[in-house]
Amino acid sequence: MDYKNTINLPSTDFPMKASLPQKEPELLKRWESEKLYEKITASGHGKPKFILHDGPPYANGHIHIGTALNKILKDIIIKSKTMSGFATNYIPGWDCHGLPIEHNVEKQQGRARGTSQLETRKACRAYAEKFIAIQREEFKRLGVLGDWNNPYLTMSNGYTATIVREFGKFVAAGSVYKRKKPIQWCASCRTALAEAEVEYENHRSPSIYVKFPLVSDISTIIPQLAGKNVSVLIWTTTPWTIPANLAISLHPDFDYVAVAVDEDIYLIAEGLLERTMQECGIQQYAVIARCKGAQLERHSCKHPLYERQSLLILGTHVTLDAGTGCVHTAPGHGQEDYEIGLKYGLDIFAPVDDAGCFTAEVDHVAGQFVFDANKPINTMLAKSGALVAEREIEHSYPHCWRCKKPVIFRATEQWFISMEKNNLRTRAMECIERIQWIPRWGIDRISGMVINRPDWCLSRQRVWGVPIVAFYCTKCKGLLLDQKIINHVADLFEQEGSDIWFYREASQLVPNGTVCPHCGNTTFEKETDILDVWFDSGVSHAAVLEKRPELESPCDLYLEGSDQHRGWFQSSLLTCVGTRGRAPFRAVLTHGFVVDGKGEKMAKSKGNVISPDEVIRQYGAEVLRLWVASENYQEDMRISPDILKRLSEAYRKIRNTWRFMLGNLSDFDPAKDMVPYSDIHEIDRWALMRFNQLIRRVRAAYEQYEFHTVYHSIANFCITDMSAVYLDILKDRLYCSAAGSPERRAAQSTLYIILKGLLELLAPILSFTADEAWIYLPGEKAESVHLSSFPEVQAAYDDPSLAERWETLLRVRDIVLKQLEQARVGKLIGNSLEAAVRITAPPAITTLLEHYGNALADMFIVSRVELTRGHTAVAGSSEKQIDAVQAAVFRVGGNKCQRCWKYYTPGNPQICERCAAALQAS
RNA sequence: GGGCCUGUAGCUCAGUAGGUAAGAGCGUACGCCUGAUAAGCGUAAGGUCGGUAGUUCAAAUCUACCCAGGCCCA
Repeated sequence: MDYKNTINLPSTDFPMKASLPQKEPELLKRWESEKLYEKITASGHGKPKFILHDGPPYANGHIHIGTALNKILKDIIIKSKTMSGFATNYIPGWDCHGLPIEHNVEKQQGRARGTSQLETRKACRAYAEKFIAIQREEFKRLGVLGDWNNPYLTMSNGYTATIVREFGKFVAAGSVYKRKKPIQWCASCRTALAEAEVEYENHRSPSIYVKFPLVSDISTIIPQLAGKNVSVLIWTTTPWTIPANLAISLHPDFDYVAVAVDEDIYLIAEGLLERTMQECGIQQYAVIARCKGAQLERHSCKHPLYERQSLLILGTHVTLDAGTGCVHTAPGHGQEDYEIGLKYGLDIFAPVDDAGCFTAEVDHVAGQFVFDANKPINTMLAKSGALVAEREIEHSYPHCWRCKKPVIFRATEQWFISMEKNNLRTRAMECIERIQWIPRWGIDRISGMVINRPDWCLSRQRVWGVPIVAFYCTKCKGLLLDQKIINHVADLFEQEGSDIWFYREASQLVPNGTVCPHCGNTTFEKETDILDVWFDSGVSHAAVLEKRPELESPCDLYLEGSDQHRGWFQSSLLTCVGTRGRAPFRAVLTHGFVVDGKGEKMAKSKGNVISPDEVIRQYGAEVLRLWVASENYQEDMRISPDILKRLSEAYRKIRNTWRFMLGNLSDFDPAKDMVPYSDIHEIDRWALMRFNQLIRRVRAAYEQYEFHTVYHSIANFCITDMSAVYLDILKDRLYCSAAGSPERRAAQSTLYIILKGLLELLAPILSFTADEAWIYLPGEKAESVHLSSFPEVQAAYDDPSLAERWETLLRVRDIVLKQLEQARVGKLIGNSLEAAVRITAPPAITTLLEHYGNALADMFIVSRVELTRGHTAVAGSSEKQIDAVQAAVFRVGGNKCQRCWKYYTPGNPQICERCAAALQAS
């Protein structure tokens, strides 16, 4: 007789092979048609809210692994909060304006100069829409649930109106001002360039050394120099900026030397002395004095070309890499020059027009193109005796991406929000203190940035963005900047969109009857600058959190990469503090960046880029989700083909464990067959106890957003507690007991509780598989695992004395297992059921083991266990007691039961008594 | 160059307030099973805790410096 047909083997349609790349889209379709997201939000009625506000990704290109990581993390958090009993929702958004899109559109449009601003904006909008549609599908494919049909877009009419109104609030508060600031400028295209539009190429430039005679008497500092011709020697590669020179920067800590050359004395940094003398072709020189840079602060030189002075100032940007250590400073023509210029209250002087020509302000070279003016300026310097040396060098210099010509740095009027006005900086710092930053060092990072940041430069000389709503009087050129007018325009944007700014005349934009407050004139011109896109996304708290009834401000959490301490977190904080006096979030969580297997940045040139699409096609989105959960996102996250392969194997292990559990529940109906806790076996209680610990641990980990702890805990539980111990031992009871017997039902009851709980605990991470397995789970249940909730910790399952007993039992089991392996190596046995084991243990342990009787054999999966009480009691710790346990393995005698394969003392012909009884029962 | 952060077995993670010979899972090797079977089980081998120098009776855990890497600035 073939007894295989008489045992209860596992049976399930839940496939072993996941086929995720094919299966996931089917599940997604089902979720969508069954309106899973809507049901989840509906189920939140009456529960406390948890609001995570989505930071808008930029609507450009396909998603990359970093965007996928970000969205999956958000999804895991929202799902875990839902299952922890919160009302949740997820409103995704997109950042739509800005240079990269405009830039790409311009590239597509080619060099057609005739393109109007409106046409460009239209093309930009279409471009953004295209990528929003693409990214939306890509995000959905990851298993991210959300209100994908109603996302927020920073280019929508309502949103742009909010942007303008928020700008108006800053205006009303007096925080907005205009000031010159140097930017990259292409004189041939007559346009401002962003950093991304600048290409660095080699360029030949003049290299000149110029002396600026000291007019201050510094003999009080360096007596040796009394009555001498002392000059500060500078070096520059842009002679055309000399007319705009207002200062010379020195490093406060550097040593400067006074060098006598013929009749002159030059001041230069000691560390650059030899090099400078060599460059200037000076052989004869002598150091006659020295001092610290700091000592020279606020002394003055005479400008070599004009009747004005040049101030000696101090800055740590001065280096000993090149030059003289005395840095020619023109605040209107250099970033660092500008910053230090502000510090010393210097004029941001840039006497150069849009075409790159000197204005009439400058004598001698007025009207000349700056690069053409280099030569005449050098000649003039030579004439006045200020030119110490002149040569040419080749160096890397910024060029325009479009016309390939060298660009200039030039101060132009820009719009700012003051960090000091209304104490914005101070108040922001106070708010930062009250926010929860995860990880904790986030507070140091953002504090450092807010303390040091300059005023916020709001303006961009671009078209694809929200206009800065300001007007200029056509008569007196005075500025018209007024909250009422701004709000009027915002209303127009709300109704007709911000394009209106570009096709309507100013007269059609200002309210009727608007007059210039300076001269009473009634005609105006529009401002042409647009707002920095960080202002767009920064006001999402106003445009989204405050506008949507399902949201609220402040919300619970913002979650982005750690680069957003400078970006969105800060722009959101500043716009909210500036207008509402508080932060828009209660907590901010950051994740690290995705790097390759070696911890290095991913780059096309390195060939180490892994795209989400690749992973999905090869393994499925589920494995990507598992990857997100498996690593600690607070640090940089490594990804490589090898890591993914490992993970997909871990996935299979978890899946198989679930499948085995499902297979053994095929004939189990919890409504009818559930065995109460009081009647299940001790090992079942052990399993529940371990599971209870898991629930506790996992729920705490979710609460602290530590998903790698969730993953490791559950994986370990499935692999060790379940697969290697409980399930392996349980097979005999499940397979060989009569199908409806109390002992089998007890095992199934335990399996059911644990499996259901495992699916729930892992649903936020393995969203696809947990829901797939959920379908096969027997009994009454929610429609989807995502509509269920996390299992509760059951105080009844905790049993400290049972825990202690099983600690010992499992230690003894390890000892037995080792001996069984020895027996296998010695060819004494193959299958462990061919073994009988004699255990010799100290009395205390023997007493414990005796208590379990025949169950011990099942626990070790052998056919027989004999106990021998050790002669001497072992004193001391339980550790020592266990070390004293010995196990001896023998080949078991008797017959092999044809049904359960255990060996038994002959009696029945083919099967053991237990099996005979089981057969009778069924 | 500056600010913030990271560096424990091949991989992903644990290592409590410094204190007995540094742990887990995976992977690897070897073996068992063939009633979870493109599965399951077992045993074993892997680490001078990035490096150096300190503080201490004692450091993976504290300090300094260095190296490698990341983000943001310059």
